Amino acid sequence: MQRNALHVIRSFFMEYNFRDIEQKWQQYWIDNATYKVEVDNNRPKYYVLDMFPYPSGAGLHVGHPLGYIASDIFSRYKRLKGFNVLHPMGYDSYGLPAEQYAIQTGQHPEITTKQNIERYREQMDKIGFSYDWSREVRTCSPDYYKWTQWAFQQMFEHWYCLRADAARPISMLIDIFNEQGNAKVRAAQNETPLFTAEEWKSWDEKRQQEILMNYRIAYLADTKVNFCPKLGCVLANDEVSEGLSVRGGFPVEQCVMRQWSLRVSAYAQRLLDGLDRIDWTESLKETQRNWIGRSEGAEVRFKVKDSDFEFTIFTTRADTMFGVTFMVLAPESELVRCLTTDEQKCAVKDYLEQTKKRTERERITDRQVTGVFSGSYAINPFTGEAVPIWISDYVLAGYGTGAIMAVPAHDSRDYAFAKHFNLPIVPLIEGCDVSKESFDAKEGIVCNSPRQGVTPYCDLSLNGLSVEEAIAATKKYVEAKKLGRVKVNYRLRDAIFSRQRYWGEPFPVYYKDCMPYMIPEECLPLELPEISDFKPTADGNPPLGHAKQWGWNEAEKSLAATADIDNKTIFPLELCTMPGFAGSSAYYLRYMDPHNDKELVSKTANDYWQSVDLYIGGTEHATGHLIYSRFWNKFLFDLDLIVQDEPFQKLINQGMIQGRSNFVYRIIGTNKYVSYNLKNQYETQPIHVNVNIVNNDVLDIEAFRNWMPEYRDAEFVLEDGKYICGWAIEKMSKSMFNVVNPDDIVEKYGADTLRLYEIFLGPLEQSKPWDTNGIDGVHRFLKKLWGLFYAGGNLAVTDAQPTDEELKTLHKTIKKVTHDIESFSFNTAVSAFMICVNELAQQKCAKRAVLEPLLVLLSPFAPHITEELWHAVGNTTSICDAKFPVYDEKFLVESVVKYPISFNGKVRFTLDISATMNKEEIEQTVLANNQTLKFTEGKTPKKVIVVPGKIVNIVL
RNA sequence: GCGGCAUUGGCGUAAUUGGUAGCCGCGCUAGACUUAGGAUCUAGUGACGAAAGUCGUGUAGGUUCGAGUCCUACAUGCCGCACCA
Repeated sequence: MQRNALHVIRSFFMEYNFRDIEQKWQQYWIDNATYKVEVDNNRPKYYVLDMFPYPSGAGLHVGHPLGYIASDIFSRYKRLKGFNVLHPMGYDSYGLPAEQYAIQTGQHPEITTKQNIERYREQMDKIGFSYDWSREVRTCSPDYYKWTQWAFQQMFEHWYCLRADAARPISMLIDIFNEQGNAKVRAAQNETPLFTAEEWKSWDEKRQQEILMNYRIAYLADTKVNFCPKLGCVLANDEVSEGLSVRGGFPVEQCVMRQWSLRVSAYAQRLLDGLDRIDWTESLKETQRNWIGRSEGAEVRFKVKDSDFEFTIFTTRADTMFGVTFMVLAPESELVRCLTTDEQKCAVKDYLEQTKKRTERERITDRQVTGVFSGSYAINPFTGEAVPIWISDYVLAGYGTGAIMAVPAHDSRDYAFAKHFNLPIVPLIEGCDVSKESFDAKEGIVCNSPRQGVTPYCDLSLNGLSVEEAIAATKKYVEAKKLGRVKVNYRLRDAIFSRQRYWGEPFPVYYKDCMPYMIPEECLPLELPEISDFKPTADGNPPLGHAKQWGWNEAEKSLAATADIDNKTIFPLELCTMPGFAGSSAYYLRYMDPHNDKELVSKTANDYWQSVDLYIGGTEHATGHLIYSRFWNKFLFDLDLIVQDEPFQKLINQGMIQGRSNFVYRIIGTNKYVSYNLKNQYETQPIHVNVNIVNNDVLDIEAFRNWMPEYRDAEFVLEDGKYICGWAIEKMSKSMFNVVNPDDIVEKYGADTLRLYEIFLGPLEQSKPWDTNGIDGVHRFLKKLWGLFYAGGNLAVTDAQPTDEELKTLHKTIKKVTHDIESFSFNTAVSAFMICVNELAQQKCAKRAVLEPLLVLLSPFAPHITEELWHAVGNTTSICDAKFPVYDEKFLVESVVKYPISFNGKVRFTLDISATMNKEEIEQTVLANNQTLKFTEGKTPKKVIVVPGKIVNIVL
């Protein structure tokens, strides 16, 4: 009772009451539209973007907001520096989890998605972000996905011209075909036979459409895909890892299906080159380079012995032409059919069936050497020798030409194969030993090329050259003699764009005579229809097969009943939907102009905002989203729709926040629990305990008993009257009972404390564990700051002139914090604030001239408390519109420097020396000093090193 | 296997970029105020040592007047790619 009364009186006398303060200013910011931004040509722009979240059912845990807090600090900082800051947020709200949930519960994904978004919003709002919510986008909303569909149609209507190195309209391609056929067209394309203008003109609509399909950037083709039966769905390469789906971890099979794909591979070189012009971490760029997988090499044609047939292989080791002892085809290669002889037909058939049964996962994990001889031989164009052509699954159909020349001496995979099937091995590097393993390194001097004593078959000798020289010489020879060509290969494949799923963007496509046609642009968006059953249809079609209104009336340009599809006036619509990455590929452009119903983004808005200056998000999108959106952006750039060809200038990956789990130790077979330091005296088993009922590793025993029924009668073996828990750093997850909810932290300590603590934990980019135990430190800091303003319950700020000491404290903080924000070292900035407030408290400084700039400096980090104090000292406009203070060097200069004096590198004492002294004066002062004489012991120093302002080292 | 990053007190981390290692915070110890303390304040807190001092930034070398920082090798951990010819 007494305590309550005291509390009331105290808060009346202005204690730091974060709950009231934070609520009050959050409302003020809404009421005053503080965070609304518009194009303003009088101010420089700055665009700060967070990777928008997929709103999952679990809500945010304390790890999620880290990146948002960092971007918010930087946004607020830039605004105080005079920039017009675009800082939007939205939701990546199409995707698998909501649909899986729908299948399990019958709950429509739209409903769960809406609920999850509301929950996310509620949680984010409590943290005090400076988002302009009027610009919110949701990928599942029709006025947004209209532009996803529109972009897809543009990709359908364009092809990739290798001469222009850019996307060009299909209409242009048709003109070329009409005039000269396709012989001179250089395009990123699927395999297409040559044809003349006459042939082209003679073909009917369908045949022409089929040809054009080979050139389109969004194209429909039979593709070898990753199919996940458990998800009932095809997945892109980045959605599969080691033969398992990234989401769910279900097995993935390879099969051929007719699918939409995006010709991302056409952009491979530009995606690679672009990396050199953007400010991303080296590791992320490296990941992208790996994923793009550029390799320079040569394609060489091999004739088949006793046949007119020939085929092409790709190699990066052209220097090893003279060591080829066999050839290998991928089992899926078309060549297998052509090159298998009658005698080998059965054996080959058996082998193909056997490999087909093996899943990709088996092929990866269990690398046994398998293969079969095709019966044919190939003629090495450099030696004239005939070498056997084998078939093996260690060669991939999708890379290069699906066929290789095997050089067992210098390739470990070929080596394993040769050993297994007892094929010859010819070493080509002087002095290399290939009796036990192959010599794969690209170094050494080439020999045996050609072998001594053998009559040369061609006029090329590589003997005596280095590997590097030999590769170059061979490439030159291949080109000159027209044996093949120099070729660059990329690992990056086209992105499969169809998903046999409901909860995604519908394709704005209908089918006439089995060929796809785009529904007219003015009819977009094609809205996702309602369905009641989210599973595939009985005949194996995607869930959209259940839709009642899923036909297209071509003449009336309108939706029609599925039942009325007659393939004359009413045609079937595409049943697949787009994948998750579709909606996230251009959302950063839409934020620039989110309500425009005429264009994805207006020229005016795009000219002003350009591209994202700072992008913050997790590293898990390194090969998916960050490749696709760069591709998407470059495509739109080719069409002259946007002005920048790289979407994200600077990118920072925030580190993962791990969980800190707590354990209790149960004596095996009992309901008795032993405190941490006594556990070794018993046979115990560690059990995860909810971290929210543990404080500083001390278990709240009552809460533990109430946590779960099985612990109601738990007994304890205590130490010093307490139960101490063990701990471990693990992923933050429900099952480990280590999830900490930001709402709880905000409730207990306030949003400003949460914000400060999240970034105080350590460097932004580093993974680090969340440990609520440390949070008191930053909370205390805010209370101390509050205490500078209020003494004895009254506002104590004066207009007195600050002392030099106080100004020094302020200005060194301004200097450090400014530098730290610019270099995204927020944790050290918080530390600088703490030092500053500690010093000001020591100095009993309550002077406006010091405290006001400090508030502005701190406001990006702790916007609520600073806004409150800002108004308390008499300001009437938001602190968001203040000016960021600039430090003045004159307050920082020292008249005396404390020099560490070291002998042979070991510091022995310090000496105060005037800052104006030069090297010689310092040296003399130090050498004359009594303490120095003690350490020199009468010896004459060999050398004295004086670094002005830093250190003195005396070498004896 | 290839590539990238990291390794500092009991814990999270800091170090002006080659110049006094351990700032700031947690935790811990002692004390003050208090009926009380999971409040507040004060002092201490890398290891060994009574002290002087010695040792100390994953390990072993090297460069330097001087190395947590640069170089070489190794170990451990994390991440990416991986039968890509």
